[in-house]
Amino acid sequence: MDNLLTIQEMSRQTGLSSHTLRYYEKVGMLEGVARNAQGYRAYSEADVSWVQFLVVLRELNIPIREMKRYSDLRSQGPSTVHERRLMLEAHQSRVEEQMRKLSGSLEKIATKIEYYKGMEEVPISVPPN
Amino acid sequence: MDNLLTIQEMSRQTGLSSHTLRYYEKVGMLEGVARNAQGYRAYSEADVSWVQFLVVLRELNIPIREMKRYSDLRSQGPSTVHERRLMLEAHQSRVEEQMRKLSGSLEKIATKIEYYKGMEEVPISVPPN
DNA sequence: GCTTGCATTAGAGCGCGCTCTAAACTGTAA
DNA sequence: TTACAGTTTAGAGCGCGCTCTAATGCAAGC
Repeated sequence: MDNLLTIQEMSRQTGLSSHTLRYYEKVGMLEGVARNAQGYRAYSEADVSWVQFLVVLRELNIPIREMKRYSDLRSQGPSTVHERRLMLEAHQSRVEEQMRKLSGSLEKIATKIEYYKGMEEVPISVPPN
Repeated sequence: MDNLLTIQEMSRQTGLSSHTLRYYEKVGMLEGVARNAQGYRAYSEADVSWVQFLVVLRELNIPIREMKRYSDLRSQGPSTVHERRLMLEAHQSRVEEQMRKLSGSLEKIATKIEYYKGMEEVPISVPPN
């Protein structure tokens, strides 16, 4: 029921280093982590899923201060659910926009690659750059 | 035929600040920029399109040292076209992989948003985090 | 002659997200 | 008993990509 994890086990579960786990706690994104008799951190299953969610936010390039803001709202309980949803939707839009930009840039690169392929076949030509 | 640009005009054409333009030159990604009688930079049309290409690379989150490497190959002439193409293809793959990851993370966020919507309608529930 | 505006340089500074260090402590094994 | 492995903390350090500063110069307009 309460199989608690050491920081190393937590590191394995989340892919974050123990340094980073302590750092996330220090900046306030990870509150109420239990301690064992020796003062070592003892992470719960709830801690695991919360940190895994933080990792998703990080994968979306959401800045730490935004993750911290989200954490603070979460700590304030269910009354902040609406605001949390708005935050997630805002980030969703930003990432979608970012992906559109990436697609556009990828197309330009693809064009260049095709151009280079032509140059490799017929080595005399006028380069675009 | 040779309407050269001041650094400010170049800044407008590329979206990079004049500080950044000088920085790109300093790290070696922008060679052979002409100077006018007063020692001011005078950018050619070729410089413009090259920097615009660098901006595309930057939009793809390609590190400066890689852009520098690409610039060096370009300076060595057409014999490096094949290697340049391989670099671009490698970055292409990386960005595609990155976009797949973003898509996956976006889906998780979308799921969470739907969950929150349900919570906002019926305020008594068990939160996942 | 003086101010204004735009440019030059070398080099310092900054915000981000970690990442690492040093010193101290505890429990376990040899 | 002593070494080892794992943890703790505060705080320093780092790589990245700029971004800014200070001192200087030059050309044009008043």
